Formats: sequence, structure tokens, C-alpha cells
Amino acid sequence: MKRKITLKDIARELDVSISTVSKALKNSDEISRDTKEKIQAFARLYNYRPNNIAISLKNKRTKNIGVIIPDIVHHFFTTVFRGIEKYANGCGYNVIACISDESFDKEVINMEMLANGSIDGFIMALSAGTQLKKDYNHLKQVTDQGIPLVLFDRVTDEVACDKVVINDAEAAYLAVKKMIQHGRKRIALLTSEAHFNVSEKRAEGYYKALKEHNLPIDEELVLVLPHMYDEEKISERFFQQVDIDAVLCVNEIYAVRSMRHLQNQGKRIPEDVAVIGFTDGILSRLASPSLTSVAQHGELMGETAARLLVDRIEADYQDLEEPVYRTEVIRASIVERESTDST
Amino acid sequence: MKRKITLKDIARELDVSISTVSKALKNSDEISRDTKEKIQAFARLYNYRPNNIAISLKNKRTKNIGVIIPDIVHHFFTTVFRGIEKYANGCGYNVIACISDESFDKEVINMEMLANGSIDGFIMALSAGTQLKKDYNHLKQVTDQGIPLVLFDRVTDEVACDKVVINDAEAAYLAVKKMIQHGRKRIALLTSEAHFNVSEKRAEGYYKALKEHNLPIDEELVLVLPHMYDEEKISERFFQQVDIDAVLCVNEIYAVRSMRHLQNQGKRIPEDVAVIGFTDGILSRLASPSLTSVAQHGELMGETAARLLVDRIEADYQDLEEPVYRTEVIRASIVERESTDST
DNA sequence: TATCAACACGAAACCGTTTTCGTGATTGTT
DNA sequence: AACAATCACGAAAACGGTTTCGTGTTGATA
Repeated sequence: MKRKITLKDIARELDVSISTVSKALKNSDEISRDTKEKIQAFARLYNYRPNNIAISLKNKRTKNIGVIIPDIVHHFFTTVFRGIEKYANGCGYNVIACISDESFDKEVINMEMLANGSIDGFIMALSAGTQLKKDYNHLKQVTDQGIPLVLFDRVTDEVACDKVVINDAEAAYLAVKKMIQHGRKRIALLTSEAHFNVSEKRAEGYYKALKEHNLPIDEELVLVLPHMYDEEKISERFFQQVDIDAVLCVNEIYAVRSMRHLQNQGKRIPEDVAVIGFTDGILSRLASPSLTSVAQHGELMGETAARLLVDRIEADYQDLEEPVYRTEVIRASIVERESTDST
Repeated sequence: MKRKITLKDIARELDVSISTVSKALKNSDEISRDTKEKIQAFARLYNYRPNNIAISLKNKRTKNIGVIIPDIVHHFFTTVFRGIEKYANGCGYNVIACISDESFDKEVINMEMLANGSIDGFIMALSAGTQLKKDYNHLKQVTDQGIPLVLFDRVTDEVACDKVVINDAEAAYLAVKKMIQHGRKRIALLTSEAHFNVSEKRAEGYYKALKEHNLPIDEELVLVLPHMYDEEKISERFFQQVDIDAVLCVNEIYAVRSMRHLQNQGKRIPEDVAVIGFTDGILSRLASPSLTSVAQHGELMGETAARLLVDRIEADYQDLEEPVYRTEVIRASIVERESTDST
């Protein structure tokens, strides 16, 4: 087992000082050509690589960024993560991933773990628990310490930091408007509990579209699904009770399940009922009929978040005092497939 | 902006030595009650947290584990990742995630990045590129340096390390056998290119089941799908040409797509054709009809890999020379749903 | 009263780098 | 020949901890 070789080893072996080795490997012109070549050759031969930890300690920067997401088995977060990873790696950063599992406590623990020097900055989406509790002290502590933080998708106004969001309300508005323009009049909304601010935004867009087109707002057509195991039955009953010609669902799972329940009742999609979901993932593509869906462009969102964070980190190192935080908006787009009327 | 407080700060403030502070915070009984209380109170007040990087450098252990997976937007890897993260966090380890994107080069770069002190051990599944190239030198370098490595799912015999695999061949065998026992005779196989050793194993099980039940092996019923964008058309044509009463697919995407093509031809599932897929993900659950699927228990696989790795890491620290590597087998199970005959 | 533990704490080395500041040797200048 | 400037390198501090090994003080014992 070959142990890792250090500067000290090279220095001892070649009978020079550690500083000389360090400089030689950096190609400093303080060192003579001869010595540099000798040292570089030796280092190459023994495959010398500087120890990241020591460099981190010395430089007070780790080139790691911490990502905390509520759930990894979730298409949207997964694509965001990929976007982050892609951009970060491109800048020489590693990504340390933690999953909060929608729990406030886990979120706090993970942040504390990482905040003690392991990372140069955070990218995160708030867990459901945190949004419910409305306690953002752990985030404030982090920013108070001067650690850059970027929130995405599930954000809050209570914390001053960079943010990346999508135009949820507008996307929902456009989706509903499109269905109305195709003559749909009784449009249902399947949403999740309101403390997810994204659901709230989407509902907002739904109401706005109805109002603008003078359609009655019927609360019976709005189903708020709790985050539980018998979701499925609840939504099945819902579709038996209401008489509708279109549905907007706040995610693709709800949408696919809705299509199934409707089909079981003998309804045709899209002839009898049009369906639009959010989250343009694999389900939307492979459902039958394939699902018209609001694409959230998670990968772009991740890249954007990573860009904001890296910018902030590097700015910090140049002491550019510039405490103006940015919020970037990713524009969702509607991917039309078979579950809605073709134009 | 409150800067992070260090041992030195506390020592200066309280007019004691750094060593005293360090010991007091560790509750060493070398320090008097009075002094300890004073120091601990001060530390609590100023919310002192030791710097992870400094500890890592001193202890030569980072409490980080590196995970390299080929793709994050993939249900199976996602669940494995979650299992790893869950177990690792339970032991106080963080997970650094890198995505190789199925590329040999990215895999190498990521490993080198992490191997220089950032992590205590690796968990990974080989990228397609690496399996194609059959070049495992980067893995060997890592193990040569004494860095523990655990391979999962996509493994190779060429590297001596701990491994976690599933009984792919057997699972495929059992799936096909089940269909045969229900009277199915013309069973197709949809697989991907063979350099993914998992596909190979699954095909192996398929052939074995046919042979054992004296069914003819008809290569026309085997479709090897290339990893391309017009996969879909190829499989559509395939189903138009063959006359079958069952299909085994090596993943759930192929399976759902197959069902769709079959349904478009007017075939009923499972009455006319039974379908079984691999990877029991969200698609299998939400497809209609819902898909009978081989569950790979990714989360368990991840936990197992993490357990093996952590064991190995901690053993290393106790210098237990024990170079016997283990291979754990996760037993896949078949989740029966609507796409096959109910028993 | 001299001796000796036990006690409570500090000095210093160390982990592997980077970086500043000397310094001895060589070279060039007058 | 005396001096300055340049060159090539080394010593040492620093990053923030942990840990070993003193050491001065105290109280008990012979």
C-alpha cells in the first residue's frame, strides 16, 4: 500500500526545503530551472497531489458547496441537482449533498454539520417542515456568519439572500387560460397543502385565469390533497363527484393518477377532459395519453443557483462589499402533448 | 457579520492557553471544574463550533464519503443514493456526490478530485464508458493508496474491493418462469447493449428459464436496444413484427413503452400479453395497467454499501489487517401488479 | 521540615500546505 | 577593491485544531 506522498517527503528525498518544493511545483520563477525540473520530475514520478484538506485550511476556502434538498427521489429536485453539479464541477467545485427529508430538524443538523468549514456556500430548497414552522434562524445564522446562501424553488422572504424561483403563478395562469380558450369551462384544480408556497402560487394563477375570463370560482372543483397514504382514494372519490371538462394538477403524479381515475370512469382524454400537470418528467412523457405539462427547467434552475452562489463566493474573496441580493426567475414553459386539445 | 470564533479567540478572551480551552471543551478531567464551566459557558455563549477542516487535517479523516454515480435522474441510482445518505448520516458521515454522466473521463476526474484528502472512502457504480473501455486503473490507484472502495450494481471482477450486487440473473429467471407457469410461451426480451453487465445477467436468467422449460430460444424475440434517441421507433417496429404473449424488459421505461405500443396494436394487457419490467419505480406504480416489476431495493443496496464502507474505514483506523473483501447480494423481489396474470 | 503525589495548566509539536521575509552566494558596477 | 543588486533558496509563521509532555503549585505524609 503506497502511502500518499507529501511536500515534506519530496523535500527530504531531494534534500531541499519544503518551501522550495512548493514553489517549484507552482512554477515560481524564484526557483532555478534546474531545481524546478528536478522537483517536477520527481513529483510526477511519484504522482504527487497536494492534500485538499491542508489547502482548504490554509486558504480558508474548500471549493465545496453544500446542497440541501428535501427529497432526492423526486424528478424536479434531481434535475436541479444535476444542474448544480454540472455548473459547480465546471468551476472546480464539489457538491456535498444532504437530504432534509422534508424535516426541519434534519435540515438544521445538516446545515450545522456543513457550516463549520466544510463548504464555501449553500444551495437549498426549504423542507416542508421548515415552511410549516416558519423558523428560519438556522438560515440567518449561516448568512450572519458570512456564508453565501442561495435558495431555490421553495424560498422565503424572511431571509436575505440570492434566490431562484420559477414564475409558478404565471405558468399556472397560462395553462388554465389555454384550456379556457379551447372552450373548457369547468376546470378543476388538484393541489397540495398550502404551506408549500409553490402550490399557493399555482393556485393563484388558476384563480386569476378563471376570474379574467369571467368563469365562476367553484371551491368544489378545488381539491387540496393532504400528504398522506390514502391520497389516492381521496382523489378517486373527488373525480366521481365532480363534473368537469379540465384539470390542472400541481405535479405530474397527481396528473397521471387523475387521468387514470377519469379513464376508469369512461371519460376520454382529452376529448372529455383535458389534463395539464406540473413537473415535466418521465411520467409525463410516458403516460398514455402523454401528458401536457408545465416544464420547470430544473437543470437550468440548478445552474442558475450555482452561478449565483459561485459569483457570491468569489466576490466575497475579493471583498467587494455588495450586499444587493438578486432573485432570478426561471420562466416555465408548457410542453404540449396528448392530454390537451391540439391547436 | 460575526466571524467564526476559534479556540485561540476563547483562549485570549479568557486568558488561558489554547490547550486548556481544547481540553475543557472535551470535558477532560485534567481541567478543574471551575475553569471548565467558565470556558464551556463562554463557548456556548459565542456558539463555538470546531472547524471541521482543521480536525480533518489533524485526524487524517474527513468523515466524508464520496459517491460517484453515472446518472442522478434515474430512479434506481436515486434510491441507492438515498440509502447511502441515510446510513452515512447516521454514522456522522457526509456524502459528497459526483455524477460521472456515464463518461469514463468524468469518472476519472471526479475520483482524482476527491481522492486527495477530501474523503475517507468511495462508493460507486461504474459508468458506461468505463465498462466499455474496461480500464480500471483509476480504481486500482485509489485502492492502492489504501482508500476503501465499495462498488455497487455495476461492478467488475478486475478490482479487489467490497461489492454490493443484486441477483439479476436469478430475478430475471424467476420472472420468466412465473410467466411460463401461467402458460406464456412466446416471451420476448427487451434489453440494452451488453456492455452493461446488468443487462447481460438479466438476459442470462431469461435464457435459463426458457431452456429449463424446454421453450425454443428464438433470437427474433430478443431486442437489443441501442442507447439512442430513436429507441422508441425501433421498439415500435419490433412489436409490429413479432407475435408474442409476454415480454421481459430490463427497465421500467422499456416496459411502459412496450405496453403502450402493444395497446396501440389493440392488444390487451395482461390478457393477450403479459409484461414485466425491472426497476420498481414510480412509473411501474402509475402506469396503466400498473406494471409488475422486479424491485431492486435500491435503498437497501445503498445502506448496505455504506455499511460495508464505514466498516472498512473504521477497521482501517484500528489497523486490523484484514484484506478479505466481501460481496453482498441484495435479493430482488417481484412486485406483482396488473400487467401480469394474477395467481 | 523535607519529600512526594496529585492537580491544573501551559508549551510545543504536529497535520500538509502557502507565503512572507531573510540571507548567503554570485554577478555586475564604478 | 568595495559595493549594490540579483538570484536561489530556506526559515518560520500561519491556518485551527489535538495531544504529549513538562512544570509550578498545593496538600498530605514521613
